[in-house]
Amino acid sequence: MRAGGLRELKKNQTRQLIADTANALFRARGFDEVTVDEIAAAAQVSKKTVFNHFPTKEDLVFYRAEDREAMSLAAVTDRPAGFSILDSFRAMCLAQTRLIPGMRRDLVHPRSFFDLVSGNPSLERKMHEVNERITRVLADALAAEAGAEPGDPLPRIVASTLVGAQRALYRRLRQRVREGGPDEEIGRAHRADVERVFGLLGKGLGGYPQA
Amino acid sequence: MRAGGLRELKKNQTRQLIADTANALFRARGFDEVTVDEIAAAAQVSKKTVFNHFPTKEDLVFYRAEDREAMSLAAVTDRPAGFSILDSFRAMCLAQTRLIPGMRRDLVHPRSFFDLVSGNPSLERKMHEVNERITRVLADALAAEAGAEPGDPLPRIVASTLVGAQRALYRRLRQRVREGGPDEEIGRAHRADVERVFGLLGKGLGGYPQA
DNA sequence: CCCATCAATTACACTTGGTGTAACAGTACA
DNA sequence: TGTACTGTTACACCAAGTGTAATTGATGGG
Repeated sequence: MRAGGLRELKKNQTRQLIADTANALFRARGFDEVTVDEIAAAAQVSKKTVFNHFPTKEDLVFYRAEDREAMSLAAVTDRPAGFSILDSFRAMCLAQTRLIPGMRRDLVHPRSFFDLVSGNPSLERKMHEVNERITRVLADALAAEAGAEPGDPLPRIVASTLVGAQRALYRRLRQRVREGGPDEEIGRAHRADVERVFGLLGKGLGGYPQA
Repeated sequence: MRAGGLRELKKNQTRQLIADTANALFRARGFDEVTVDEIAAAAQVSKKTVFNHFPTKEDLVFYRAEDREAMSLAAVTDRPAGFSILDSFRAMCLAQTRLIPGMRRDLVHPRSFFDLVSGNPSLERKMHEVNERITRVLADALAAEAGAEPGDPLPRIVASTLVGAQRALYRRLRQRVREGGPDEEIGRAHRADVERVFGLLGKGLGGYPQA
C-alpha cells in the first residue's frame, strides 16, 4: 500500500471517525455506559471494523499514548551534551507547566480525559499498562547507553523511578490546577516540587524521610 | 456470622476447593485454555459461586497476593530502630535468597506460577495491578511517617522506586536460578546485585549511567 | 423441638467484549 | 479491462461477568 494512496487515506479517515465518535460518546455518558455496538452504529461502521482498528475498547481512549512514550524516550536519547539523564527528566518535568492551560480547559468539560480514566478499573489498568511500556522502552534505552549486561536490574529500576517521578509530579500539578489559583503561583509551586523531588533523587534516598 | 460457625467453615472450604481446582487446571493446560464453566464443573459448583468468591477469573491465580503486600508494609512499619527505610528494603531484598529452593522447585513443574503469568496479557495486567496496590499502600505508610502534606508526590516516588527495585531484583534472582549453578554462587551474585542497586539508590541517581 | 431468619448457593436468562470466517466492494496496477 | 489486493461487512459464535428469584441449609430464639 502506497503512503499517499486513496486506500490508506480512507482507512485513516475511518479510524479517526471511530475514535472521535467513541470519545464523544464516552465524554457524554461515560465509558461503561457506551457499548461498542453503539459506537459502531453511531460511526456507521460494523462492530468488526471497530475491533479491526482498535484491539480493545480501552484502546479507543488511549490511542494517543504513543506521544508520551516518544517524549520520555527523547529525554534520554536526544539530550544535549553535558546533560545527565536525571537533568533531562527534570527539564521535562519543569516543562509540564506548559500543560496548565490544557488542564484548565479539561476542567470545564463535564468529563475530561482524566475523569474518564480515574474511577474506571479497566481504564486505570490500561493506563498502568501504558506506563509500564514506557518504562520498559526507557529501561532498554538506559541499558544500551550504560552498556549494561543483559539482565542487569539497574536500568529498569532507574527507569521506573524516573517515570514514577514524572507521573507523580504530573498528578500533583493537575491537583494544583484543580484547586485553583493563578498560573504564576501554580507554576512556582510546581517548580518547587520538581526541585525537591529531583534534589532527593540526585542525592539518594538513604535519609528519607528524615533528611 | 460467627467466626467459628459451620457456615463460615463451609464457605472457606468451598473457596479453597475452587481455587485449588482452578489452579490445577491452569497448571495443566494454561490460563486461557480453561473456562470458568469448566472450573465450576470440576469443582462441582455453579459458575455464579465461582464469581461470588473471586470477582474475576484472574483473581483465581492471585488470591495469595495479600502476603507480599503485608511483607512490604512490614519493612516500613516494623523496622528496628536506627534502620532507615532503605536499609530495611535492602535487608528484605538480601533475604530473597531464601526463596531459591522454592524457585528451583517451580522450575521442575511444567507450568510454574510465573510461567502461567508471564506471556499472558491479562495476568500480567493483574500482576501490575497488584504491584500498584502495594506501592500505594507503601506510599501511604511513608507519607504518614514523613508527616507529608496530602498530595506530596515524594512518598509515592520513593515507594515506587523501592517496590520497583524489589521486583527487579527478584526477577534477576529468578533468572539466575533458571540459568543454573550452585546456590552459594547464586546467593553471592544476588547479594552483589542488591548492594549495587541500593548503593546507587543511597547515593543518588545523578551520575547514572556514568558514575 | 420447631420456627423464623439469614447467608450461601443455584438455575437461568441476559449483556457485552471479542474472534473467526467467508463473502463483498472498492483500490491498485499491469 | 481484468486481476490481485485489502479493508469492510454480515453473521455465527465463545466466554466473562451480572441480576434475579428460588432453594438449601445453618443459626438462634422461644
